[in-house]
Amino acid sequence: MQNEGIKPNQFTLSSVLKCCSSLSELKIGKGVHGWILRVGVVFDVILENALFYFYVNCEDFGSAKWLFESMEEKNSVTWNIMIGAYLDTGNVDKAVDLFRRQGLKDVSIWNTIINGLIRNGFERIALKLLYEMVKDGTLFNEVTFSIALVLVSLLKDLELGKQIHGRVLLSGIHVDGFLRNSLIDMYCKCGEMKMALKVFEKMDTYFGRNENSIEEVISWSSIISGLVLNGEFEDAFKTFTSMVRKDIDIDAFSITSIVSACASFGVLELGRQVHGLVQKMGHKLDAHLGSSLIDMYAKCGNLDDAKRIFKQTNDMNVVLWTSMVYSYALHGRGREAVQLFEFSMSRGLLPNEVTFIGVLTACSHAGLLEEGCRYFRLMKEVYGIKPGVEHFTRMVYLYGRAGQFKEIKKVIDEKGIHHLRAVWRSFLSSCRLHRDIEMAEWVSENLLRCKTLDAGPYVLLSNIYAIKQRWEEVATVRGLMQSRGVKKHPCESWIQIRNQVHAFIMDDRSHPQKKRDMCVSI
DNA sequence: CTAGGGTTAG
Repeated sequence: MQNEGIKPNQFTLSSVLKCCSSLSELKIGKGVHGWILRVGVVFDVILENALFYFYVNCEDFGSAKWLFESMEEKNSVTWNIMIGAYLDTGNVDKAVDLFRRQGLKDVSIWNTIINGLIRNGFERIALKLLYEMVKDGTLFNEVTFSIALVLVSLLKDLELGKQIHGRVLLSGIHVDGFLRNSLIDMYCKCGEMKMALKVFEKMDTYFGRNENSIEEVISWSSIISGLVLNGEFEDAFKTFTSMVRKDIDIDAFSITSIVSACASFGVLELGRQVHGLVQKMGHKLDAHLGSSLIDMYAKCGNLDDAKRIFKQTNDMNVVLWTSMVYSYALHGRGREAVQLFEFSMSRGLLPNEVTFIGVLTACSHAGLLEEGCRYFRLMKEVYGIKPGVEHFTRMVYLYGRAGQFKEIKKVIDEKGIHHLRAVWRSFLSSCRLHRDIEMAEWVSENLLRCKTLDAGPYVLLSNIYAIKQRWEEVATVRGLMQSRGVKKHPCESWIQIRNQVHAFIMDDRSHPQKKRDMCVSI
């Protein structure tokens, strides 16, 4: 057009600028801007908004600001872009202020502010605004519903999710791919796989098979990740198999989830096959895929392959490095884990709370008491990370291995963590290590106070009482077990379950009866 | 012209 001297209209130019925005093509867009000025196309508010959005999206805030201030006519879209820009750059206060000063609020502005609050971690405020929007009488559109469902997932509020699903149906809005995927994801993250599958299975009503639209592919990967998230591994494998059979795109999202399922289930052979698939399909070994593969190999007992994957990646990504540190820890290679951690810090990698779980696990498995204590302090004092249950259990085990029970009691008192079952469980395993029955008795009593439903400590304690012939206390513990509904599970061997799954994967024409019989409780 | 969907380490 430029070469042929054709003068484009505003509509064409807005579309071109939209392209530049989504591709983040700052140079090309600027060229278009210059061209508009040279050719003398009249700016209307729509074209100026497109240009404004383009500069915001390409993070050229100087030009954006200049344009915004020079705009004579501004409409609600202009303000919407402005509020969105503040939210994207973490200027939440300014965005809320601007939002409050808007006279007539249309549905898009509500969507922008609520979504922006969610993305900046202000979920509760976002929820308040959602209620305010209802009170205000602004009708939800399909975008509002999508955003609301993301919020529900984060809050894990299934009841609210069901209410919103009901409102979607009542509203008469067409459930498109976007909305369907938001519903699926919400039900998955709230642990309601039955409903997630119900929504998922309605998909064929809207899409033909093998269409491989992006919506369809996302529905499949959402369902897979949901099954993995909820520990329904064999169903995840089954779904993955039917994806292959139906020729649905297997993208990096589904692969990553299924690799993580292999890790949790310890099925090395399938893990290897999926790894082969990754190579065959030419997926890039990014942080997501890399860390899931490292984790899978390590958890399947194959540290060498985990290391090999780690070497193939060349990314200073904290999740990637953490999974390698944790893999060393898992294999009792404390020194190497610590060395890798030290090296990553020297390269400027910022560790997070999970990284420290890995490092503390490494120290506790290798008996590196001094180092563990140092890292625990480093975490709090230098990185400002508040220790959580996972950190405390490692610290307790670290002291416990060294036999420093007094130190453990001190930590529990100082931090006020008597209510954490995991902490007492960790303490208890140290007692077992040192064969300290007296201490085990005391710890078990504390664990029982936390109303744990694990049979272990009840049985242990009643056995200790039995040895001491304190029959009344034996009866008390047994009574407690009954009243709390604690059940002793007959032990099912890991290997046995694994072999069943393995047989099932290798032969996907296995009898349906067999699938149903497969035991899930581990 | 603006606002919306799925993945990794614990």
